[in-house]
Amino acid sequence: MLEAYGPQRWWPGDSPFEIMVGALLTQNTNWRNVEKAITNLKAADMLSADSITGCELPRLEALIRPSGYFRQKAARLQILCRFFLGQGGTPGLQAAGTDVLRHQLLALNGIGPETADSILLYALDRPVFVIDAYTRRIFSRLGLTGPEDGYPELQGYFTSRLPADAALFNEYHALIVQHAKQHCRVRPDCTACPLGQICPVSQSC
DNA sequence: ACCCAGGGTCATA
DNA sequence: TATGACCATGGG
Repeated sequence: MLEAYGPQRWWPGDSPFEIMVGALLTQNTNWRNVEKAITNLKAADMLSADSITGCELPRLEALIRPSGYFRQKAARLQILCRFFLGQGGTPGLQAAGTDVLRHQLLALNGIGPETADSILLYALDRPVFVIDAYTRRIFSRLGLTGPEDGYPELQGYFTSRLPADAALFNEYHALIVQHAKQHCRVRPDCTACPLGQICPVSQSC
């Protein structure tokens, strides 16, 4: 995949805070829609923890509306930002231990395993492998993991086989997503698929 | 008109 | 503990 697609240089975002916001907004949502929401926040000069926590909910909802689930996400964004400020902002998070921080993030309403791990890996550069729906589908269809496997099992498949290297985990997960985005409905040339002749993304390929 | 998208939470049996 | 409902916009 690296040869086929090249380095991905994820996460798209200018700061750890922006990455954190993007990780929440992209839940079950096309990234294009998230870009619109982040553009709105930037244009309104609202992309900071202080302005988001201090914002009236209806206004915040309107700004992030294109990212979908906007009522849930507006409330969850404020929760995450309050936590962010309580931890001392980006420097505070960077100083925190990975395991403790993961538990704290998971305790927040609206932060599940993938969002927590995305923040840890892509915003804070921790060697945590992110599992998403693409990873689950692809590796299950390749027969490398079981369809029954939960998040911890999937994560263990990677972390038990790879060195705990944040740059490696970053690139690997980003390539999986890139591959999935290129799947056969978009580019029906399966002979060019770097994962093999039988497309591991689309069932009907 | 239908399907899906870089999930997560909550109510029910 | 295991499903199912719900959240909501935008592009293919």
